[in-house]
Amino acid sequence: MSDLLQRLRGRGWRVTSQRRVVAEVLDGDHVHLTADEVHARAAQRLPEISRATVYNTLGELVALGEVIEVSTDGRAKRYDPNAHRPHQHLVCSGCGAIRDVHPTGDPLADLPSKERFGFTVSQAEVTYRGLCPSCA
Amino acid sequence: MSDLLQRLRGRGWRVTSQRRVVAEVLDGDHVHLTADEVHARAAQRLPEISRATVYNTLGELVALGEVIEVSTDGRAKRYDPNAHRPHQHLVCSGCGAIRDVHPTGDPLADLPSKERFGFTVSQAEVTYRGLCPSCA
DNA sequence: TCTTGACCTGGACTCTGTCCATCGTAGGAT
DNA sequence: ATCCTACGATGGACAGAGTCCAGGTCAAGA
Repeated sequence: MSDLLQRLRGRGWRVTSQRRVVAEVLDGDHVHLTADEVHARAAQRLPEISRATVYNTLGELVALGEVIEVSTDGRAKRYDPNAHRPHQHLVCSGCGAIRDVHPTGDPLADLPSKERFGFTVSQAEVTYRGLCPSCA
Repeated sequence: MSDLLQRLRGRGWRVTSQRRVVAEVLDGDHVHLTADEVHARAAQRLPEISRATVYNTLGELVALGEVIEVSTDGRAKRYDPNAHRPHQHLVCSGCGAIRDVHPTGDPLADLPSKERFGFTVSQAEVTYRGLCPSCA
């Protein structure tokens, strides 16, 4: 994601210190942080950054397709910086840990047209659930 | 779901008017209501029913496996009374409409053990997204 | 009918996210 | 290098979804 800021600048994004810090936080560990976690980590480097800015910036990154929004539990949305490699998610029902996984096959192909009810289906998200080694 | 109350009584559930009304609301149209929608419909029959009771009852029905919790948009959770027939969901990105669908194949089989990271994987939820005929 | 513990109520509270008026500043123009 | 200005940041109020709790109520067995 090191060239992310370049790409965004090319799209007319004004690069501010706040946006840079948010991008750096996402670029750090490849984990799935909530907006408030992103805010907390960003605030370590830029103490005055506001929650609203973090929410705005994350929303823009999602709209630009640089980050994926994941909501696996109906609680806070999580933000996945791994947007350029298609993948699905494996979630621990015990502790909530999330891993990126790469199933074989294409779930879209498994939905017959009779089951599409006239919808233009464009995407299939799969959430695998189970227990991680520590919780089992 | 007509025998739902019988099954629940058999499991030691105390059948109250509130629980009966919530079960009847879910049994009505086979749509995917939010908790507040369930509360609104329940309140038409039993005006004093409280939100807390609706939340509690829905949570109990989910824990007992009689109802499935669906969160397709990171907003309010929705409750799906069609718990006894395995299915997935097709969501309209425009208006949020939800349909039950029955894909072929088993997504669990598409997750190789190398991609399981030691998890005991028990379930795969698929959310298909696209545009419904009216929104397209 | 009585008793009792499970259940219900309403309101306060938390968490997540959005909105808005105002202030600040990135970056092009000079 | 400096100035301008529109875009972005701020923070506090607000809203929606859900949880918690103390106290009152009632289903169902004795």
